Amino acid sequence: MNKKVSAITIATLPSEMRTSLGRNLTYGMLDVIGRAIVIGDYDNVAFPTEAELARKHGVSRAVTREAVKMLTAKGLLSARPRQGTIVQPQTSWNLFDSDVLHWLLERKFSVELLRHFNQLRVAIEPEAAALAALEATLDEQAAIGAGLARMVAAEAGADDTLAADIAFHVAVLEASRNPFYKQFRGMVASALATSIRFTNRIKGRSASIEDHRAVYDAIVKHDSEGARNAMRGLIGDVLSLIGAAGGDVTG
Amino acid sequence: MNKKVSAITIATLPSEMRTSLGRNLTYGMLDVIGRAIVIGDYDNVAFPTEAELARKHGVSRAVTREAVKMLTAKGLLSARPRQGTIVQPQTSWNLFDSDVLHWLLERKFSVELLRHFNQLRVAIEPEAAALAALEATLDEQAAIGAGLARMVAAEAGADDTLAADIAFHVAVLEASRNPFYKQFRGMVASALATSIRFTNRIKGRSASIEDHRAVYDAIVKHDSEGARNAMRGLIGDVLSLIGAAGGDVTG
DNA sequence: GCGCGTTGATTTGTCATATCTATCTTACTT
DNA sequence: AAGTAAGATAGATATGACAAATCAACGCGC
Repeated sequence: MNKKVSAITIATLPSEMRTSLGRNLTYGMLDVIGRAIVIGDYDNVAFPTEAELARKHGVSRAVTREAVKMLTAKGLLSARPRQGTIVQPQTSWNLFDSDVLHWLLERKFSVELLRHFNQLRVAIEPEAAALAALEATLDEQAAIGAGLARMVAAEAGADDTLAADIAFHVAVLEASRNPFYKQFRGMVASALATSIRFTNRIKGRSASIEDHRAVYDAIVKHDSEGARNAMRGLIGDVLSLIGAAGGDVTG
Repeated sequence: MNKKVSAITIATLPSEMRTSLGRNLTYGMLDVIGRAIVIGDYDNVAFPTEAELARKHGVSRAVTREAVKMLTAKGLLSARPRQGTIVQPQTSWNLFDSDVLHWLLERKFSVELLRHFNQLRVAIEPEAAALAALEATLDEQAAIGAGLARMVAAEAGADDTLAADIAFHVAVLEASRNPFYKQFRGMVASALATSIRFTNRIKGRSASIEDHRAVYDAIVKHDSEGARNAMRGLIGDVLSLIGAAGGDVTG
C-alpha cells in the first residue's frame, strides 16, 4: 500500500491494458465500456464504481469520469452519489446515436434487431422519397441518379454493391430537405451493411435495379405518390424476406 | 494577475454565476452551453477554450471538460489539441437527443421546425399504428383506450387536453413493440406541446376525438391498414394546417 | 421494546495543480 | 527557397484533496 507499489502498478501492468484503448484514452474507454454494456456484461452484476473502473483500465479517475459522462449523455448510464453508477434500461438508450447503434449491431446481431430496423426504414424512406419528389433540387436529383448509376456499375463489377446501394438511399434522404430525415443517414448505412450479409444469403443476388430506378424516375417526375409506393415496395420486399426466414441466422 | 485577485474572483463573482447552473455544476453547464450553441451564439465567433469557459462560468476545468464531453457525445462539439473546441455543423447534431430537441424548441421556435417535425410524425406514427394493430397486447390496447378516455374527459374539462393527447400517441408508439418507434416518445410529446400553442390559434379547438377513436378501433380490430390510414389522416390534418398558415407565428 | 436522530462509511461531485502530447507557427539553417 | 528545428498553444492525463449526498448501522431516550 506504499507509494512504490502503486507507482509500479501504474507504470507497468496497465500500460499494456492501455494499448487496447487506442490513441485517445477517454474515447477508448467510452468504446470499451459502451460495448460491454450493450452486450449485457453488466446485466446481473453491479456496475463498478469510478475508482474501480479507473483501476481496472489503468487510467486516471478524470478519464473515467469523462467516459462515464459521455455514456450518460447517450442514455446508457446514470450516476448519483453514494448510489453509484448504474446501467439504464434499454428504453432510455439513445438508439439513434451512431455509437450505440454500432455497438448493438457489432456484437448482438439478431434477426429481430434487423427486423425492427427495417420496420423503421419502411416508415421513413418512403416518406422521404415522397418529400424528395416534391422538394429535391436538381443537384439532389443528380445525386440520386449517381447512386443509381453506381448500382448499375456494381452489377457489372465496376463498383461496390453495398456502397452503391447506400449512396442511393442516403441521397434520397438528403433530398427530403428535412433535417430529421437526414439524421437517418448513418442508420440506413448500418442497416444496409447488416442486411447484406443476411439477405444475400437467401435471395440469390441483391437489390433489384429496376425497383430503384422506379423510385428515381418518380422523384424526377415530381410524382410524390409514385415515389412513396416504389420505395415502400423496395423495403417491403426486404422486410418480408426477413419475416419469412426469421430465426435461422445466429451470428 | 496576482493570487489575491483571482481568489476574490473565484470566491465572489462566480458564486452568483454558479447559482444559475442549478444543483449540479456539470449538468448546469451542459444546459447553458448547449442552449447557447443551438441558439447560434457561437455561429460567427470562435468557440472559447476550456480555460476560458471554466473562467467565465466560475467552475473548474474538470467540470468544464465533462460538460464539453457530453456535448461532444451529442454531436454539438468536437475538440482537438491546439485547434481548440469547435461547434459542429447542424447536420451532425443528434436531433433525437431529448436535450438537443428541447434546446431547439425552447428558444428557436419556427414554423419550419414544426413542419419538419410533423413531416417526421406523418412517417412514424401511421406505421406505428399499423404495427400496433398487429402486435399490441391487451394491456397496450387498454393503454391506448385509456388515452382516448382521457381525451374525452378533457373535452368535458375533467382532464388536461395536451396531456391526454400525448398519452394517446405515446401509447400507440409503445404498442408497436419496436424499440426504435418507442424512442419517439419524447419527440412526439415535444411536438404536441409545441403544436398546441400554434394549431389552437387557428382551428378553434383541438384534435378531433372521432379521428382518434378511429385509430383505436382499428387497432383493437387488428385492422392494420385502417389504423395506418386513420393515423395518417390525423397527422396529415395538422400538417396541412401548418403548411397553409405557414409563417405568421414568430414566437 | 420501539422509534428517532446521530454518526460513520461510501461514492460521486468539485477543485487545484502539474505534466504530457499533439499540432500549428515561426524562424533559422542550408 | 525548401526543409527542419524550436517555441507556443490548447486539449489530454494524472494526482491528491476535500465537499456533498446518501444509506446503514448504531445508540439514545421514551
